[in-house]
Amino acid sequence: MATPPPDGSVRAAGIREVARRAGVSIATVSRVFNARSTVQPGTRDRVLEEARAVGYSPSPLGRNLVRGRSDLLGVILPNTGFPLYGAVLRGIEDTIQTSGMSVLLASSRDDAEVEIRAVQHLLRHAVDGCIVVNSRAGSGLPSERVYVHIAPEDPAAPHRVELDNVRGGELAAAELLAGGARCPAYVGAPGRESAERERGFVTRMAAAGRQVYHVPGDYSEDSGLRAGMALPAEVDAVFVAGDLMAAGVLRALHQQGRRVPTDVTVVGFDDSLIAPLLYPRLSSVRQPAHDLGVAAGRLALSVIAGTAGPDVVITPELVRRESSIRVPSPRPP
Amino acid sequence: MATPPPDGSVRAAGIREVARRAGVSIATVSRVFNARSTVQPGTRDRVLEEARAVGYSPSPLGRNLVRGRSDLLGVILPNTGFPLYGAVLRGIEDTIQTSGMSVLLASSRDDAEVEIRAVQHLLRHAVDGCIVVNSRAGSGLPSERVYVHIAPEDPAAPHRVELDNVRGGELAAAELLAGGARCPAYVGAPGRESAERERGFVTRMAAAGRQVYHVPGDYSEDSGLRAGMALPAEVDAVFVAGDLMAAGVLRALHQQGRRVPTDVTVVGFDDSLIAPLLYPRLSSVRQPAHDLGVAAGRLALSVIAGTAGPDVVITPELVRRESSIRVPSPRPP
DNA sequence: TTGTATGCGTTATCAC
DNA sequence: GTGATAACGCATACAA
Repeated sequence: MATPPPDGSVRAAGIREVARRAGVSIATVSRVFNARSTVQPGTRDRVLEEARAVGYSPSPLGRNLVRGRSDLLGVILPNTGFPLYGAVLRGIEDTIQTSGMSVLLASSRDDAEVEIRAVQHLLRHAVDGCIVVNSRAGSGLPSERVYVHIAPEDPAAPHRVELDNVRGGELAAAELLAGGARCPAYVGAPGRESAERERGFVTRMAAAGRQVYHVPGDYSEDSGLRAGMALPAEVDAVFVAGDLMAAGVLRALHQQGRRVPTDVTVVGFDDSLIAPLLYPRLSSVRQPAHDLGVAAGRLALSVIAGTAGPDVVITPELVRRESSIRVPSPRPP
Repeated sequence: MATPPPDGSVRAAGIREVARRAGVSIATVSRVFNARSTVQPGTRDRVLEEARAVGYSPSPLGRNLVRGRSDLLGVILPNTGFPLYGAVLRGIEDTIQTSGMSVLLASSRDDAEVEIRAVQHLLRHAVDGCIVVNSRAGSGLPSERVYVHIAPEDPAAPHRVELDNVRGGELAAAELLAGGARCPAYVGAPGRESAERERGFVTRMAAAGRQVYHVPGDYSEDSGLRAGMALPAEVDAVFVAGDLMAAGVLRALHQQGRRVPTDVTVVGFDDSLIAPLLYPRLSSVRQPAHDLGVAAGRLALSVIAGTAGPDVVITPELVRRESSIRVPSPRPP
């Protein structure tokens, strides 16, 4: 048959090769693969047949160049290694890969400057859109493309997916009150999320006539340990803004000989995978990271398609474990 | 609304615009940005000046098309959400982003078929190379591009980065023996890694005249719980192939009223972030996931550059905590 | 319905 | 050292 070009065997077959074999123009081949306009069924089948024969499918590279967009979705995480973000990432990936898209990854390191640079980098790669987790730059991002924000600091950022943190705080308050809390404390952290959790917690506690001690932290276990040590002696119930920090609080209480949940009840936040492993098992307000990722992926897909769906607010639930169940026991004098 | 056509005002300046303003040809502009051949300092400065003025830098899209490769590195993880893999991912990212590359993500779900499809997908995007974690397909991957394997099942896979699992088993054995182990058990899992850990463990134990009970598991906490329950009464030391599974073992021992480390000493594997949170704090053979990622990133970079470095074997260390130190427990369960 | 021709933004190969 | 110009693989306006 036709003499193949010297390097023909190695090089992946292109649109030209398929067109030649099917006896049509490359435009027709392109049309077949871009189900936009109509192609005569016979021609179409012939093209598909030959394409399959040579293992052809349109190269993303050429396609990207001419369309000015890729089938890539940029995802910007504060820290790629943090388990919670890993779960979000997986939710995103699970969702978008069914529509043939892929994730291009970047990190922001909780720094607005770095975040913006990362976004610019992704934009240069013509990502169809970006999902930004815990954005610091918020609406200050280059505006040429689609964004979906998961729990951004900026309350004005568009296309949001987030947890109802206020509600989370209320749930924690209700749980601790049910456990007989008389003197509650909140171990918080910087940022909007913690502030909202605290608001819900304090409001609900105030409604029950309780005032809340505020103890600062930074989500780290160590800061939880310090916070736990600094807890006033009269505190008998603690709501902690994050599970890892709660691990520190539990340890501090332990070291002080204060029994959980007998003397002090504790509720964490996130319901991360460490919660059921702690001693005692930690009750926690569940932050469904995977669901957040799924919702963000869906929203991104719809915004990219032009059918902008509404923002998503996920309602948290409380996962009750040992740390908040005040077992009846002889009270020490 | 449908995707808006790129409006002229926002459109990024291209190589032509820069060439025009600098009064040179586009070839010269290209040369300036590809520090390959030489350009007269004066011309060079003028080009750089104008490029900065219009905010130009070469578009990855055009560049990818003509070079047949991107500045993307494919990373294939069994499961994006698993913390250990998250740490690996971060190590990779930290390393390659300093050379301007980005991570294109994919999942294999521990399935050779899925893994191969993922690789093909990445290949079509012209990734410069792939890092595959815990590959099931091994050397059966399409061979047209660079691969770096982190802990592949296939012992024949090229460009490997992995932990010395045998050594890890030896370390665990030594630790348990130092704690007075007389009757040790190993809680394992399917796969090459666990088998190697067991080999090191058994060998070292045999040298000390100890025989090892084998109990099967699958890395899950639940399987650890079951394994812990199935442990023969005479066992006084347990080495568990993974920390999460070790959490299950600890809980089972707890429930049986067997005190750790007083009655039974325990050593886990991975030294994941849950190890220091368990009760008692778990001694564990450290698997430096971040370091593995860094090493893989470096190796990938070098292989892509053509200077294939040697394979990397990382030597594990034992992190000693409470669970392996046989002393009277301060606080009974 | 189909083919022709142009352009996407860049690099690389030639000449000069 | 520098400038034309031909690819790269594809989508699409326009013509037929």
